[in-house]
Amino acid sequence: MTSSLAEILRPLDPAGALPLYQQLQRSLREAIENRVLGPDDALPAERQLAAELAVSRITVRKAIDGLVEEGLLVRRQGAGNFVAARIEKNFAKLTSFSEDMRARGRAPHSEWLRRSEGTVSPEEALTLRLLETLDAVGDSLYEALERAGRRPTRALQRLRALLLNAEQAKLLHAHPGDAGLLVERVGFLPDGSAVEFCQTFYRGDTYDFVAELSSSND
Amino acid sequence: MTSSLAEILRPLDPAGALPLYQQLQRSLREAIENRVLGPDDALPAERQLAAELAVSRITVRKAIDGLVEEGLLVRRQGAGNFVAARIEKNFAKLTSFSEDMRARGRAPHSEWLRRSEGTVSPEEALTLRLLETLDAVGDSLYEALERAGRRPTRALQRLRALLLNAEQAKLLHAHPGDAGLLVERVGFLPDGSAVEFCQTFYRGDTYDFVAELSSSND
DNA sequence: CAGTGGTCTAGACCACTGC
DNA sequence: CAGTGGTCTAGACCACTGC
Repeated sequence: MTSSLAEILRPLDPAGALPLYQQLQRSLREAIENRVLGPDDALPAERQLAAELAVSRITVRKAIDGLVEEGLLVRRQGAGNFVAARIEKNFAKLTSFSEDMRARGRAPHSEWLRRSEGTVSPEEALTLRLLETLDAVGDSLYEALERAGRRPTRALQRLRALLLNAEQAKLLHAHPGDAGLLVERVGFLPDGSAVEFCQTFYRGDTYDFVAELSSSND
Repeated sequence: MTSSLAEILRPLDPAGALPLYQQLQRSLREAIENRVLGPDDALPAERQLAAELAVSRITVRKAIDGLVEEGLLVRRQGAGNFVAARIEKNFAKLTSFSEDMRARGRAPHSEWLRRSEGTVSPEEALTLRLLETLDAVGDSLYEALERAGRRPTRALQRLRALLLNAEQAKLLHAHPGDAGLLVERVGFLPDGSAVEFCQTFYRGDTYDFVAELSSSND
């Protein structure tokens, strides 16, 4: 081994505000996001990392557990822990509208109906860390978020049926009163902060939602 | 305390095929699903559960962690661990309609509109191994399938918006032309054979679908 | 205040990988 | 085979809840 990862990571503070495992989780996350650790790179062994950082192995494991949960690391028993390869390619479930359309062989485009910036409440300012400016958004919101390093990795989605009103019908080239779907989504960054709130209207006659379900949760 | 939960749970086997924490996780999951533990019920304290089951507290915590992840339990620091009160309809989880309604505190019932047995094609006969007789079905199809050991463990689900027609509106106490949802589902046994084909109509104004999406697919 | 979950340690043995 | 992650123990102290 040439250099020690533990020397690169920010030192852990046992008296800090955050628990040790969360401090370590953040340090490792930053190392991955800043490409100090590249895709498929192996982490030092858990026992070695624990010794160098002067914490217990369980604390190291808990930090790694969190990063596995976030999708940044993968465990391989007997072999080691590795930085997840091709993180962007893993967005099979959480895809942007543009990607979704292109996957169906359609050419998506977007029309700005209204674009505004506004002040947010202090609480929103704490949790929402959006783009520097809305001008950054071209045809794809997700591509703009990607460029800013702010692409959501987790989302909560809600879906309901409605009748299209006149404005919605016109935009979708349908008729008022036609069947429609509304999908609302809040997207989160790996650190849990919300970065996207999205309302999408679909024509009921052209859009199906398909899900593969499982009753085993392990 | 009157009776001990530990006496009700299936005993843990240190030499079993599954790790202790997974055995305990399954026992607790079954206790919740069988309503041995009801919504908002408190679990015994972690230390007490560990002592009664003769395992370490960390093993208990790991089992509870898994059930929190599944959404069946919630932790409240300083207070205890509790059975989750409200289970939202999750588009990515496989539940029966009756279970779904009961989880919302409603009393489901079913009305037979038409019940028929018919001959199936040889291909269908090969893949569909349904109940011996349709008379076995009372109020809940899934309970009948459960008794027959034929409960689906995997399903493919499709959802789309529509306008309720006169018959559907009447059955749902709605009006023709109201917004509705149609969910079509094919259920499979663990061996891959199809055992259920189901079309469910929902009123658009009373039913939301919620999904938690993730960018990591492991 | 007693009781609870949240974090953390220093061990131990097992199952698996890759040579 | 040595090295790795996976599981498990028996402690300890802290922060929080609810009275």
